[in-house]
Amino acid sequence: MKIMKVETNRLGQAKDEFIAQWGALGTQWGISRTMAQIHALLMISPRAMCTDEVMEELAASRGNAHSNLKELVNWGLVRMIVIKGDRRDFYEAEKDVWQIFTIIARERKRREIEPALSLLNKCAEETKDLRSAEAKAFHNQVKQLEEFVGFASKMSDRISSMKHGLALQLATKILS
Amino acid sequence: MKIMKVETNRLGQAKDEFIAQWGALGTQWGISRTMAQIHALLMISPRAMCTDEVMEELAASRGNAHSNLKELVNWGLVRMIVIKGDRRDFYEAEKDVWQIFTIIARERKRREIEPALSLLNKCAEETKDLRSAEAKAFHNQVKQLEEFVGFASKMSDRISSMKHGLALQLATKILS
DNA sequence: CATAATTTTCATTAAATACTGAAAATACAG
DNA sequence: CTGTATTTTCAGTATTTAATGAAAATTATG
Repeated sequence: MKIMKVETNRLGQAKDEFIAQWGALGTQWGISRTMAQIHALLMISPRAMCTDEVMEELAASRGNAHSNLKELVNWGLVRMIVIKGDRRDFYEAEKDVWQIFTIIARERKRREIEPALSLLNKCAEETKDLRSAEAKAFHNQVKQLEEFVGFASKMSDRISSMKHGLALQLATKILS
Repeated sequence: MKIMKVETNRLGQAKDEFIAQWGALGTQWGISRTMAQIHALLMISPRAMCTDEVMEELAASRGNAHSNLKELVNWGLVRMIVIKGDRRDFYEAEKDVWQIFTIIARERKRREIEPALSLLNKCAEETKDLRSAEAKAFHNQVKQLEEFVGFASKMSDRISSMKHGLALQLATKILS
Protein backbone atom coordinates (compact mmCIF):
# COMPACT_ATOMS: atom_id res chain seq x y z
CA MET A 1 0.00 0.00 0.00
CA LYS A 2 1.09 3.47 -0.91
CA ILE A 3 2.52 5.55 1.93
CA MET A 4 0.55 8.71 2.51
CA LYS A 5 0.10 11.46 5.01
CA VAL A 6 -2.69 11.15 7.55
CA GLU A 7 -4.21 14.27 6.02
CA THR A 8 -4.43 12.76 2.58
CA ASN A 9 -6.14 9.74 4.02
CA ARG A 10 -8.65 11.84 5.91
CA LEU A 11 -9.47 13.69 2.73
CA GLY A 12 -9.88 10.43 0.86
CA GLN A 13 -12.27 9.14 3.47
CA ALA A 14 -14.33 12.31 3.40
CA LYS A 15 -14.52 12.12 -0.38
CA ASP A 16 -15.54 8.48 -0.34
CA GLU A 17 -18.22 9.14 2.21
CA PHE A 18 -19.51 12.08 0.25
CA ILE A 19 -19.74 10.03 -2.94
CA ALA A 20 -21.37 7.05 -1.26
CA GLN A 21 -23.94 9.12 0.59
CA TRP A 22 -24.71 11.42 -2.30
CA GLY A 23 -25.45 8.26 -4.25
CA ALA A 24 -27.83 7.05 -1.57
CA LEU A 25 -29.55 10.44 -1.59
CA GLY A 26 -29.89 10.25 -5.34
CA THR A 27 -32.33 7.39 -5.04
CA GLN A 28 -34.54 9.68 -2.92
CA TRP A 29 -34.42 12.28 -5.66
CA GLY A 30 -35.54 9.92 -8.37
CA ILE A 31 -32.20 9.44 -10.09
CA SER A 32 -30.15 6.26 -10.06
CA ARG A 33 -27.53 5.74 -7.42
CA THR A 34 -24.73 5.53 -9.97
CA MET A 35 -25.80 8.75 -11.64
CA ALA A 36 -25.71 10.61 -8.33
CA GLN A 37 -22.37 9.03 -7.43
CA ILE A 38 -20.79 10.05 -10.71
CA HIS A 39 -22.15 13.53 -10.23
CA ALA A 40 -20.65 13.69 -6.74
CA LEU A 41 -17.34 12.28 -7.94
CA LEU A 42 -17.01 14.83 -10.72
CA MET A 43 -18.19 17.74 -8.60
CA ILE A 44 -15.33 17.19 -6.20
CA SER A 45 -12.74 16.11 -8.71
CA PRO A 46 -10.07 18.74 -9.36
CA ARG A 47 -9.82 17.62 -12.99
CA ALA A 48 -11.84 16.00 -15.75
CA MET A 49 -12.01 12.20 -15.66
CA CYS A 50 -12.34 9.53 -18.32
CA THR A 51 -14.80 6.65 -18.30
CA ASP A 52 -12.29 4.11 -16.97
CA GLU A 53 -11.36 6.31 -14.04
CA VAL A 54 -15.02 6.72 -13.15
CA MET A 55 -15.58 2.96 -13.46
CA GLU A 56 -12.63 2.20 -11.23
CA GLU A 57 -13.47 4.79 -8.59
CA LEU A 58 -17.05 3.58 -8.26
CA ALA A 59 -16.55 -0.09 -9.07
CA ALA A 60 -19.21 0.21 -11.74
CA SER A 61 -19.50 -1.59 -15.04
CA ARG A 62 -18.63 0.09 -18.29
CA GLY A 63 -22.21 0.12 -19.51
CA ASN A 64 -23.45 1.64 -16.29
CA ALA A 65 -20.76 4.33 -16.21
CA HIS A 66 -21.33 5.10 -19.85
CA SER A 67 -25.08 5.49 -19.74
CA ASN A 68 -25.06 7.57 -16.59
CA LEU A 69 -22.35 9.86 -17.91
CA LYS A 70 -24.40 10.32 -21.04
CA GLU A 71 -27.47 11.12 -18.94
CA LEU A 72 -25.56 13.67 -16.88
CA VAL A 73 -24.29 15.34 -20.05
CA ASN A 74 -27.89 15.33 -21.26
CA TRP A 75 -29.05 17.15 -18.16
CA GLY A 76 -26.22 19.64 -18.55
CA LEU A 77 -24.70 18.82 -15.17
CA VAL A 78 -21.59 17.40 -16.82
CA ARG A 79 -19.63 18.48 -19.89
CA MET A 80 -17.60 16.32 -22.23
CA ILE A 81 -14.03 17.50 -22.65
CA VAL A 82 -11.55 16.71 -25.38
CA ILE A 83 -7.91 16.57 -24.39
CA LYS A 84 -5.69 16.81 -27.43
CA GLY A 85 -3.46 13.86 -28.06
CA ASP A 86 -5.82 11.62 -26.09
CA ARG A 87 -8.47 9.59 -27.79
CA ARG A 88 -10.56 9.12 -24.67
CA ASP A 89 -13.51 11.32 -23.75
CA PHE A 90 -13.13 13.20 -20.49
CA TYR A 91 -15.88 14.58 -18.33
CA GLU A 92 -16.10 17.46 -15.90
CA ALA A 93 -19.00 18.63 -13.75
CA GLU A 94 -20.61 22.03 -13.56
CA LYS A 95 -19.52 23.29 -10.14
CA ASP A 96 -21.44 26.50 -9.73
CA VAL A 97 -24.22 25.84 -7.24
CA TRP A 98 -26.66 28.26 -8.81
CA GLN A 99 -26.14 26.64 -12.21
CA ILE A 100 -26.63 23.22 -10.68
CA PHE A 101 -29.81 24.40 -9.03
CA THR A 102 -31.31 25.90 -12.17
CA ILE A 103 -30.50 22.81 -14.21
CA ILE A 104 -32.15 20.53 -11.68
CA ALA A 105 -35.12 22.87 -11.28
CA ARG A 106 -35.67 22.92 -15.03
CA GLU A 107 -35.54 19.14 -15.25
CA ARG A 108 -37.89 18.66 -12.32
CA LYS A 109 -40.33 21.13 -13.76
CA ARG A 110 -40.28 19.23 -17.02
CA ARG A 111 -40.81 15.87 -15.37
CA GLU A 112 -43.03 16.72 -12.42
CA ILE A 113 -44.90 19.93 -13.05
CA GLU A 114 -45.59 20.09 -16.76
CA PRO A 115 -47.29 16.70 -17.14
CA ALA A 116 -49.45 17.46 -14.10
CA LEU A 117 -50.41 20.81 -15.55
CA SER A 118 -51.41 19.36 -18.87
CA LEU A 119 -53.54 16.72 -17.17
CA LEU A 120 -55.26 19.38 -15.11
CA ASN A 121 -55.84 21.56 -18.18
CA LYS A 122 -57.39 18.64 -19.98
CA CYS A 123 -59.68 17.62 -17.11
CA ALA A 124 -60.80 21.18 -16.50
CA GLU A 125 -61.52 21.68 -20.17
CA GLU A 126 -63.47 18.44 -20.54
CA THR A 127 -65.82 19.28 -17.71
CA LYS A 128 -66.16 23.02 -18.02
CA ASP A 129 -69.73 22.98 -19.27
CA LEU A 130 -71.23 20.16 -17.27
CA ARG A 131 -74.00 21.44 -15.05
CA SER A 132 -74.61 18.87 -12.29
CA ALA A 133 -73.54 19.78 -8.78
CA GLU A 134 -71.12 16.88 -8.72
CA ALA A 135 -69.54 17.92 -11.99
CA LYS A 136 -69.20 21.48 -10.79
CA ALA A 137 -67.46 20.30 -7.64
CA PHE A 138 -65.01 18.22 -9.68
CA HIS A 139 -64.38 21.04 -12.11
CA ASN A 140 -63.81 23.46 -9.28
CA GLN A 141 -61.30 21.25 -7.50
CA VAL A 142 -59.37 20.56 -10.69
CA LYS A 143 -59.41 24.27 -11.51
CA GLN A 144 -57.93 25.15 -8.14
CA LEU A 145 -55.16 22.62 -8.64
CA GLU A 146 -54.61 23.86 -12.17
CA GLU A 147 -54.22 27.45 -11.05
CA PHE A 148 -51.83 26.54 -8.32
CA VAL A 149 -49.66 24.28 -10.43
CA GLY A 150 -49.64 26.84 -13.23
CA PHE A 151 -48.46 29.39 -10.74
CA ALA A 152 -45.72 27.10 -9.47
CA SER A 153 -44.62 26.54 -13.04
CA LYS A 154 -44.27 30.25 -13.73
CA MET A 155 -42.45 30.80 -10.45
CA SER A 156 -40.00 28.07 -11.28
CA ASP A 157 -39.25 29.69 -14.63
CA ARG A 158 -38.79 33.11 -13.16
CA ILE A 159 -36.47 32.03 -10.43
CA SER A 160 -34.45 29.75 -12.68
CA SER A 161 -33.84 32.53 -15.13
CA MET A 162 -32.60 34.94 -12.50
CA LYS A 163 -28.96 35.77 -12.05
CA HIS A 164 -27.57 34.29 -8.86
CA GLY A 165 -27.12 37.71 -7.27
CA LEU A 166 -30.67 38.78 -7.92
CA ALA A 167 -32.09 35.55 -6.59
CA LEU A 168 -30.00 35.94 -3.48
CA GLN A 169 -31.31 39.45 -3.00
CA LEU A 170 -34.88 38.22 -3.29
CA ALA A 171 -34.26 35.33 -0.95
CA THR A 172 -32.71 37.60 1.62
CA LYS A 173 -35.86 39.68 1.56
CA ILE A 174 -38.00 36.62 2.19
CA LEU A 175 -35.81 35.35 5.00
CA SER A 176 -35.53 38.68 6.76
CA MET B 1 -75.71 -1.66 -17.03
CA LYS B 2 -77.21 1.27 -15.23
CA ILE B 3 -78.91 3.90 -17.36
CA MET B 4 -77.31 7.32 -16.99
CA LYS B 5 -77.21 10.68 -18.62
CA VAL B 6 -74.48 11.42 -21.13
CA GLU B 7 -73.26 14.13 -18.79
CA THR B 8 -72.81 11.75 -15.92
CA ASN B 9 -70.81 9.47 -18.14
CA ARG B 10 -68.57 12.28 -19.32
CA LEU B 11 -67.92 13.24 -15.75
CA GLY B 12 -67.12 9.65 -14.86
CA GLN B 13 -64.64 9.43 -17.71
CA ALA B 14 -62.93 12.65 -16.70
CA LYS B 15 -62.67 11.41 -13.13
CA ASP B 16 -61.28 8.06 -14.19
CA GLU B 17 -58.73 9.70 -16.40
CA PHE B 18 -57.73 12.09 -13.66
CA ILE B 19 -57.22 9.24 -11.19
CA ALA B 20 -55.31 7.05 -13.61
CA GLN B 21 -53.02 9.83 -14.76
CA TRP B 22 -52.43 11.27 -11.33
CA GLY B 23 -51.34 7.78 -10.34
CA ALA B 24 -48.88 7.64 -13.21
CA LEU B 25 -47.52 11.03 -12.21
CA GLY B 26 -47.11 9.81 -8.65
CA THR B 27 -44.41 7.43 -9.71
CA GLN B 28 -42.46 10.42 -11.06
CA TRP B 29 -42.82 12.13 -7.71
CA GLY B 30 -41.43 9.24 -5.73
CA ILE B 31 -44.68 7.92 -4.31
CA SER B 32 -46.39 4.70 -5.25
CA ARG B 33 -48.98 4.69 -7.97
CA THR B 34 -51.70 3.48 -5.66
CA MET B 35 -50.95 6.18 -3.12
CA ALA B 36 -51.27 8.87 -5.76
CA GLN B 37 -54.45 7.28 -7.13
CA ILE B 38 -56.08 7.15 -3.72
CA HIS B 39 -55.10 10.76 -3.18
CA ALA B 40 -56.66 11.73 -6.50
CA LEU B 41 -59.78 9.71 -5.80
CA LEU B 42 -60.34 11.30 -2.41
CA MET B 43 -59.50 14.80 -3.60
CA ILE B 44 -62.32 14.67 -6.10
CA SER B 45 -64.74 12.64 -4.04
CA PRO B 46 -67.65 14.69 -2.71
CA ARG B 47 -67.74 12.57 0.45
CA ALA B 48 -65.51 10.45 2.66
CA MET B 49 -64.95 6.87 1.49
CA CYS B 50 -64.30 3.60 3.29
CA THR B 51 -61.55 1.12 2.49
CA ASP B 52 -63.80 -1.17 0.45
CA GLU B 53 -65.01 1.66 -1.74
CA VAL B 54 -61.43 2.68 -2.43
CA MET B 55 -60.47 -0.92 -3.20
CA GLU B 56 -63.35 -1.31 -5.58
CA GLU B 57 -62.83 2.00 -7.36
CA LEU B 58 -59.14 1.32 -7.99
CA ALA B 59 -59.26 -2.47 -8.27
CA ALA B 60 -56.61 -2.67 -5.58
CA SER B 61 -56.08 -5.30 -2.94
CA ARG B 62 -57.07 -4.73 0.66
CA GLY B 63 -53.51 -4.67 1.91
CA ASN B 64 -52.46 -2.18 -0.74
CA ALA B 65 -55.41 0.12 -0.09
CA HIS B 66 -54.88 -0.11 3.63
CA SER B 67 -51.20 0.67 3.70
CA ASN B 68 -51.47 3.55 1.27
CA LEU B 69 -54.39 5.08 3.14
CA LYS B 70 -52.33 4.84 6.30
CA GLU B 71 -49.42 6.52 4.58
CA LEU B 72 -51.62 9.34 3.29
CA VAL B 73 -53.01 9.88 6.79
CA ASN B 74 -49.42 9.92 8.00
CA TRP B 75 -48.50 12.65 5.57
CA GLY B 76 -51.57 14.61 6.61
CA LEU B 77 -53.03 14.64 3.11
CA VAL B 78 -55.96 12.49 4.23
CA ARG B 79 -57.98 12.43 7.46
CA MET B 80 -59.73 9.48 9.04
CA ILE B 81 -63.38 10.13 9.72
CA VAL B 82 -65.73 8.33 12.07
CA ILE B 83 -69.35 8.12 11.02
CA LYS B 84 -71.56 7.24 13.95
CA GLY B 85 -73.49 4.03 13.65
CA ASP B 86 -70.88 2.70 11.20
CA ARG B 87 -67.99 0.57 12.30
CA ARG B 88 -65.92 1.24 9.22
CA ASP B 89 -63.24 3.89 9.03
CA PHE B 90 -63.85 6.56 6.43
CA TYR B 91 -61.29 8.77 4.79
CA GLU B 92 -61.41 12.24 3.28
CA ALA B 93 -58.70 14.28 1.61
CA GLU B 94 -57.47 17.73 2.42
CA LYS B 95 -58.75 19.79 -0.50
CA ASP B 96 -57.16 23.17 0.05
CA VAL B 97 -54.37 23.53 -2.49
CA TRP B 98 -52.17 25.64 -0.25
CA GLN B 99 -52.46 23.08 2.53
CA ILE B 100 -51.64 20.30 0.10
CA PHE B 101 -48.63 22.24 -1.09
CA THR B 102 -47.26 22.92 2.38
CA ILE B 103 -47.70 19.30 3.43
CA ILE B 104 -45.87 18.04 0.37
CA ALA B 105 -43.18 20.69 0.70
CA ARG B 106 -42.57 19.73 4.33
CA GLU B 107 -42.30 16.06 3.47
CA ARG B 108 -39.97 16.68 0.57
CA LYS B 109 -37.76 18.88 2.68
CA ARG B 110 -37.56 16.13 5.27
CA ARG B 111 -36.70 13.46 2.76
CA GLU B 112 -34.63 15.33 0.18
CA ILE B 113 -33.09 18.40 1.74
CA GLU B 114 -32.35 17.56 5.34
CA PRO B 115 -30.30 14.41 4.75
CA ALA B 116 -28.29 16.22 2.10
CA LEU B 117 -27.66 19.11 4.45
CA SER B 118 -26.45 16.88 7.25
CA LEU B 119 -24.08 15.08 4.89
CA LEU B 120 -22.68 18.39 3.69
CA ASN B 121 -22.30 19.66 7.25
CA LYS B 122 -20.41 16.53 8.16
CA CYS B 123 -18.09 16.61 5.16
CA ALA B 124 -17.35 20.30 5.60
CA GLU B 125 -16.64 19.80 9.29
CA GLU B 126 -14.35 16.82 8.75
CA THR B 127 -12.14 18.68 6.29
CA LYS B 128 -12.21 22.19 7.64
CA ASP B 129 -8.63 22.18 8.91
CA LEU B 130 -6.88 20.21 6.20
CA ARG B 131 -4.29 22.36 4.46
CA SER B 132 -3.46 20.75 1.11
CA ALA B 133 -4.68 22.49 -2.01
CA GLU B 134 -6.77 19.48 -2.94
CA ALA B 135 -8.39 19.38 0.50
CA LYS B 136 -9.13 23.08 0.33
CA ALA B 137 -10.79 22.67 -3.04
CA PHE B 138 -12.95 19.85 -1.71
CA HIS B 139 -13.85 21.77 1.41
CA ASN B 140 -14.71 24.82 -0.62
CA GLN B 141 -17.01 22.96 -2.99
CA VAL B 142 -18.80 21.20 -0.15
CA LYS B 143 -19.14 24.49 1.69
CA GLN B 144 -20.77 26.13 -1.32
CA LEU B 145 -23.23 23.30 -1.59
CA GLU B 146 -23.87 23.42 2.15
CA GLU B 147 -24.63 27.12 2.08
CA PHE B 148 -26.96 26.77 -0.84
CA VAL B 149 -28.85 23.80 0.52
CA GLY B 150 -29.10 25.44 3.95
CA PHE B 151 -30.56 28.45 2.25
CA ALA B 152 -33.07 26.34 0.35
CA SER B 153 -34.06 24.68 3.59
CA LYS B 154 -34.79 27.98 5.30
CA MET B 155 -36.71 29.24 2.30
CA SER B 156 -38.84 26.15 2.27
CA ASP B 157 -39.70 26.66 5.95
CA ARG B 158 -40.53 30.29 5.48
CA ILE B 159 -42.78 29.80 2.54
CA SER B 160 -44.52 26.77 4.01
CA SER B 161 -45.38 28.67 7.15
CA MET B 162 -46.90 31.59 5.27
CA LYS B 163 -50.60 32.12 5.02
CA HIS B 164 -51.90 31.49 1.52
CA GLY B 165 -52.72 35.14 0.97
CA LEU B 166 -49.30 36.35 1.96
CA ALA B 167 -47.56 33.80 -0.23
CA LEU B 168 -49.73 34.84 -3.12
CA GLN B 169 -48.80 38.46 -2.57
CA LEU B 170 -45.13 37.57 -2.57
CA ALA B 171 -45.49 35.42 -5.65
CA THR B 172 -47.29 38.17 -7.49
CA LYS B 173 -44.40 40.45 -6.78
CA ILE B 174 -41.94 37.94 -8.21
CA LEU B 175 -44.03 37.29 -11.29
CA SER B 176 -44.68 40.94 -12.05
C1' DC C 1 -68.71 -14.73 26.14
C1' DA C 2 -69.49 -15.90 21.30
C1' DT C 3 -69.54 -14.22 16.78
C1' DA C 4 -69.43 -11.22 13.14
C1' DA C 5 -67.37 -7.08 11.02
C1' DT C 6 -63.38 -4.75 10.18
C1' DT C 7 -58.54 -3.63 10.37
C1' DT C 8 -53.81 -4.91 10.30
C1' DT C 9 -49.89 -7.66 9.26
C1' DC C 10 -46.76 -10.07 6.48
C1' DA C 11 -44.83 -13.89 3.63
C1' DT C 12 -45.10 -14.47 -1.12
C1' DT C 13 -45.43 -12.89 -5.89
C1' DA C 14 -45.22 -9.54 -9.45
C1' DA C 15 -43.50 -5.48 -11.62
C1' DA C 16 -40.33 -1.94 -12.35
C1' DT C 17 -35.72 -0.39 -12.43
C1' DA C 18 -30.79 -0.57 -12.43
C1' DC C 19 -26.58 -2.96 -13.61
C1' DT C 20 -23.43 -6.19 -15.96
C1' DG C 21 -20.48 -7.76 -19.38
C1' DA C 22 -19.60 -9.06 -23.73
C1' DA C 23 -20.24 -8.10 -28.50
C1' DA C 24 -20.84 -4.70 -32.16
C1' DA C 25 -19.85 -0.32 -33.88
C1' DT C 26 -16.96 3.54 -34.40
C1' DA C 27 -12.79 6.35 -34.67
C1' DC C 28 -8.19 6.80 -35.36
C1' DA C 29 -3.06 5.90 -36.34
C1' DG C 30 0.28 3.86 -38.96
C1' DC D 1 -6.57 -1.20 -45.49
C1' DT D 2 -5.25 -3.30 -40.77
C1' DG D 3 -5.06 -3.37 -36.23
C1' DT D 4 -6.03 -1.16 -31.84
C1' DA D 5 -8.28 1.88 -28.63
C1' DT D 6 -12.56 3.48 -27.31
C1' DT D 7 -17.45 4.07 -27.26
C1' DT D 8 -22.00 2.32 -27.62
C1' DT D 9 -25.58 -1.00 -27.40
C1' DC D 10 -28.37 -4.45 -25.42
C1' DA D 11 -29.92 -9.11 -23.89
C1' DG D 12 -29.71 -11.15 -19.65
C1' DT D 13 -29.47 -10.82 -14.56
C1' DA D 14 -29.90 -8.76 -10.17
C1' DT D 15 -31.89 -5.66 -7.09
C1' DT D 16 -35.35 -2.95 -5.33
C1' DT D 17 -40.00 -1.65 -4.70
C1' DA D 18 -44.99 -2.33 -4.84
C1' DA D 19 -49.01 -5.25 -4.54
C1' DT D 20 -51.55 -9.44 -3.30
C1' DG D 21 -54.35 -12.21 -0.47
C1' DA D 22 -55.01 -14.90 3.29
C1' DA D 23 -54.44 -15.29 8.15
C1' DA D 24 -54.15 -13.01 12.64
C1' DA D 25 -55.56 -9.42 15.52
C1' DT D 26 -58.76 -6.16 16.97
C1' DT D 27 -63.13 -4.11 17.90
C1' DA D 28 -67.92 -3.79 18.43
C1' DT D 29 -72.57 -6.17 19.17
C1' DG D 30 -76.07 -8.91 21.11
